[in-house]
Amino acid sequence: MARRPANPISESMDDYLKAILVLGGSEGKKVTSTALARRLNVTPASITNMLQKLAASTPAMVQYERHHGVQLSSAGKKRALEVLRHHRLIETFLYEVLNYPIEEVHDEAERLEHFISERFEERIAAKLGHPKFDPHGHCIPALDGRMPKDSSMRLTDVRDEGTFIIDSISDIDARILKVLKVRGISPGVQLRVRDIYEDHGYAVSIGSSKKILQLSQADSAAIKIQPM
Amino acid sequence: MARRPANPISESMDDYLKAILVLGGSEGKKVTSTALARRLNVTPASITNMLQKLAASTPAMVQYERHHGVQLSSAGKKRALEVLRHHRLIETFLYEVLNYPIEEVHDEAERLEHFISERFEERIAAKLGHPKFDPHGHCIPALDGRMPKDSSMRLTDVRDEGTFIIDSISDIDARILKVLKVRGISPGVQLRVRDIYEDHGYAVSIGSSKKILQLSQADSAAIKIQPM
DNA sequence: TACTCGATTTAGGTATGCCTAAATATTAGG
DNA sequence: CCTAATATTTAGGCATACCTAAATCGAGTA
Ligand SMILES: [Mn+2]
Ligand SMILES: [Mn+2]
Ligand SMILES: [Mn+2]
Ligand SMILES: [Mn+2]
Repeated sequence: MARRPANPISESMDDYLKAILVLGGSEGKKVTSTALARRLNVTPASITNMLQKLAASTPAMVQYERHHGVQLSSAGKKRALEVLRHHRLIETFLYEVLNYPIEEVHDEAERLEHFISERFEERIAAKLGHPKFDPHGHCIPALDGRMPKDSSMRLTDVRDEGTFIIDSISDIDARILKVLKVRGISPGVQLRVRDIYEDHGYAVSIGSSKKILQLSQADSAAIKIQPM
Repeated sequence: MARRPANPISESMDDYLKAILVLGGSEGKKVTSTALARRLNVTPASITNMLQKLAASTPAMVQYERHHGVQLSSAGKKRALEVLRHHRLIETFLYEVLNYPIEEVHDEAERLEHFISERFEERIAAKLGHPKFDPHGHCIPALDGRMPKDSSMRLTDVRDEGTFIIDSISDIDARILKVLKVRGISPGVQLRVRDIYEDHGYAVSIGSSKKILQLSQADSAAIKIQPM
């Protein structure tokens, strides 16, 4: 499709950059081809191909040394944050303005993030009052690309009983998102860890409720928390 | 890009179908390759190529006989109306909800129409109260594809002085759209033809104003009217 | 009924982005 | 330090959608 060449950065390139940003964390750790391949659902060969292109573009979008992983360059990071901002603003918009069920916002945002204009971005941000967080609890990069550092931890790293605040829920798996929603597990809610089944999930309770909920390992892996 | 193959109808195919619908009018007249090439800004060779594909697909999207133009099949018409509905709903949404200036809605809609889900379509339609017309005065196809027959005429077909109601303004040229907006020319407004300069435009007045406005031929060609 | 010229199609090529299978490089275990 | 298993890259292909240049078609005129 040679017909939308205005911007030299393609939809695919954006998805790769975003994946590198998320997998590399805010510290910008090196990301392996295999990790990218798994996340983007393409073969490792395709990853190599795209990484070569991203490294060769002007300006370079990544630093890439074969067999040793990739990192975003500053141009790549800027672009990735821009797309991430689109994604999270759109999710917030779908949820707040169009009343989407929480588990449906991600897939729609994943597509639209590549096609909205700067004007669209600006207008929905204004309509939403320039929100800082999306409905999953993830923070939305500012226009200048700045983003407060994330101090949350994974529920699956918890080894002792205790009380926490739910920071965010992973938006990737709609099924899990819906299961957790039904059980009242969402960002900002208080979560008490009652029992730990090594690598097989947790028993928790929500808010001041005494009711014990069993979370599978997969469910638990989707949850990030803050100590109270 | 082999990665969004879920729907066998590509973005490009949609644009071709929509163009055939609009150029062929509601009567479904045959459309020439050249007309399509001009409208879609591609070479005639590319048109031939795509028409062959559209005719060969199952179900066939067009009836096409080489050297003799194309028409939409019923499947093609259904699809074209679906995309046109997306387009016009999005334009209305941008205008009404996101307060876009009228001359900016078209380009954004032209892109987004291909990427919104049925849920998005349904939600914005509901939010807008299931509108029948877009902000340019064009009617929005219903969910089932039905659309009232258009009884408007072109301003440029007017040969005698007289009074009309502005039916719609072409959304294709943002510059003209803005010029006309500034002069108060928009759908629903009363327009009086004061003078006719054969193929070089019109002198008109708006509403009950006495002020004479000079419209170039290009400006006039963008306006459709109804007799009062 | 031919001719001619504009319209249309065919042929051959480019760029993306993806895939599979066959190398090859890295790294961890012995 | 060597080797085997694993990770990664290279090579060769496919599909989409576009383009230019070279045929070819067909409608209107002589
Ligand atoms: Mn998301
Ligand atoms: Mn995406
Ligand atoms: Mn439009
Ligand atoms: Mn379009």
